[in-house]
Amino acid sequence: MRPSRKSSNGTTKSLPPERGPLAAVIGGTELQIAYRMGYVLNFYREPSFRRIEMELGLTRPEIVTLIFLNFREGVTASEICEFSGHLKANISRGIIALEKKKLIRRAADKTDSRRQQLFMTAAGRALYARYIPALRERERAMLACLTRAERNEFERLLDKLAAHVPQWAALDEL
Amino acid sequence: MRPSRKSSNGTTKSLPPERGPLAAVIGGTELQIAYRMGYVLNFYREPSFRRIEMELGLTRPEIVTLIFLNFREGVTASEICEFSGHLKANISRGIIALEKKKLIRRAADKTDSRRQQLFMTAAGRALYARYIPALRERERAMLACLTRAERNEFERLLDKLAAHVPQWAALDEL
DNA sequence: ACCAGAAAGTCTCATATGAGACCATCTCGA
DNA sequence: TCGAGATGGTCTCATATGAGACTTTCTGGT
Repeated sequence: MRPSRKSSNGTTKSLPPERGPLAAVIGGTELQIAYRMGYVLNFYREPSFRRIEMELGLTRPEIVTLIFLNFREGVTASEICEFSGHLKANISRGIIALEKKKLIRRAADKTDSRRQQLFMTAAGRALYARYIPALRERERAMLACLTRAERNEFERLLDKLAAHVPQWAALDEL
Repeated sequence: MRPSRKSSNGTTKSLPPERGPLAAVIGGTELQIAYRMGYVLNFYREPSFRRIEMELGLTRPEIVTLIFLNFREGVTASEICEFSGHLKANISRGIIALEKKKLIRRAADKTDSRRQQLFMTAAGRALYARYIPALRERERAMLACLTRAERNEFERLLDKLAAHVPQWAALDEL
């Protein structure tokens, strides 16, 4: 499933008495922090992305490609891969599809003809503008329970974690 | 791609001068916090999970099912859905596959014959024991850059976020 | 200047996944 | 007690994805 609007907690009489509420399951796993990050993020991301997929007919790689392009025009497929966590085959497919739909435009990089820089078209920008507000709003809702100070601290810690990713991501092979 | 061991930063002379390092891209997106959570989590989770998928021949739903069962035996498919963020069709398939492999065992719930409680077999526990250490280790590596106090604070904030998920997850339909 | 190896991007193939229909069982109100 | 609707779980079908081969272009060492 995904964010189900129905939780099976509460009155379910068939459960053993020691079965607890949400809190007992959230983080019940060994991987306390990782699990919680996934839990929260799933509820944030999945519904929004699925919605975009269905309503606008975009795949996930296409969605994130537009997000990256909005941030910085001229990026290449590999850069999007690098920071989005999608496989290059999928980003490649997404880019091809986006170009076919006239949402982006490709230009060969003059100094390296293997690369192609990507640019949004007006249509691409317009489509982006249609789905980004919901994502923004949902992020806001997700963070609404934090105080201003907590939010800042959370962001600071995430920054720190993100900055250190390269130090352990290389443990890939281990 | 996924955590690529190669980053295209640094000496790439072909890039415009204002193109920055990692930090300039991470969080460059509008969705500052959500993006960073996804970024960090991807690098944590994807490589490990892919590894498990390939080496042990498990699908993601199967992996998380074992994780949940290790936490609490007797849970049902819906409960795993509820907290894992996987669709019930996939968890169902995973459970069927796990049973076929003798890694779990199913028992009809006596008070509600629609439900089936799930239990690990010895083989299931053994398999779980083979992959969980890497996940634990990787979580540790991910958090290694935080001080003890920061780590605690991060966990506290995540708890708070997780606890409040139900309050905004219902915004699904909006 | 050349060659071995890396990198960018595309393609193919098998598989995992999402959406939603479907069946059986349960719950709750009339 | 009955029937409508909810819920647990399975299934089917189309599609998105992961793995990895492949082509072309670039790089760095000799």
